[in-house]
Amino acid sequence: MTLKKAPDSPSSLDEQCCAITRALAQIGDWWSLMIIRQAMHGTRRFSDFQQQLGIARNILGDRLKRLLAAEVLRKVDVGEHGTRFEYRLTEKGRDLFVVLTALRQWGDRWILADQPPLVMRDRATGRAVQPVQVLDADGAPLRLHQVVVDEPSLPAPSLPGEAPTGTV
Amino acid sequence: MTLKKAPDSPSSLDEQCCAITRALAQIGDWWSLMIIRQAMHGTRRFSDFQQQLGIARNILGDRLKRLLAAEVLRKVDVGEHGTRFEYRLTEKGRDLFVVLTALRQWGDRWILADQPPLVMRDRATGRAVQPVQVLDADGAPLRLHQVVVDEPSLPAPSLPGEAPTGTV
DNA sequence: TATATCTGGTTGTTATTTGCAACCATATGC
DNA sequence: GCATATGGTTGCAAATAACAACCAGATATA
Repeated sequence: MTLKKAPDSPSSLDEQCCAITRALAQIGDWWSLMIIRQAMHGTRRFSDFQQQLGIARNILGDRLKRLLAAEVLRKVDVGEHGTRFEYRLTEKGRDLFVVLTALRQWGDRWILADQPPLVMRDRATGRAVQPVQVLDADGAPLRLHQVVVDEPSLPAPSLPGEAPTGTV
Repeated sequence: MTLKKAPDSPSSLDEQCCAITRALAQIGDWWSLMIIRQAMHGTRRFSDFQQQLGIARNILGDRLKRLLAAEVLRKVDVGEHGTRFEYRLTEKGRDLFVVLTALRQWGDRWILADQPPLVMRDRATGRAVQPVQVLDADGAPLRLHQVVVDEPSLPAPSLPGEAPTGTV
């Protein structure tokens, strides 16, 4: 993973259409996602990230720098006299909560593990959160093959997951 | 990104608690996610993935192999006489729809681009899908700081995004 | 039949990235 | 003054990725 695509020819769907590409360019690598996950668990300090994740310090430094540049984290000076820092999630970073939650639920659903799934609860009511879904305007769950994307002045290539067997 | 964590010491939250780690081990790198995205757009053939993504062929081969092993894709022989193959999403793969949708919405919301956001619509009604959210049992949206995780026999470390300023 | 082409790869060969360890600099504690 | 903790940076060996060339079976074309 290069984190920056070789920008030789922005192919039709690649750079052009998709915010997924842009999103992955900012947070789409293993360590960045692990750092964000850890930050959502409350970790804030360089040393704590390093110990909890077992990441090399130079890589951690690099990723933190990237996440600061992307404004997913911000660096706060918490030194009583000036040499303690904390890396905290910004609003943009916190907004990844739904992405990581969807990813975790997917892992719990599809990847067997000795451990039971991590149950997440509403702090106020104590009730478990729902599975994250894509919902239509009425709140009904939508599956991949039920959606189409706006593609102005094109025959609107749908998003089939499993459809005809024909060529291409 | 190594795709497999150096498993020296499974630190408290790392391998132990989190399906995110397991999920990322299967699909958590740039190219795997791009391939899955492309597959959701209808791409199925080796050459088509290669051209549309601009990925090196050996890397594509490696990632397809991984995704087959993870049962995110399955390989279908569509050769009229035996030499055409298609890589199609499995149910497990299609279930990543919500993850990629959440990621794309995040990118559209937070990363400026010349292009307008890609609007996704219910194929049946033509109405735009809702933003993906984490919902409580009553269907009300939950934010990061409103949830806690079950941590049996532990003081239930919450998931604060931005809380006290104290040390550690 | 001979040749060319298309699909679906594999095998090198470099260039980049990672992980490890050592080092540095400031601030504080003993 | 000396040791320790925090928050990094710098070198270096090893693993990965990107690029290009090659290969093999099946059609397609002459």
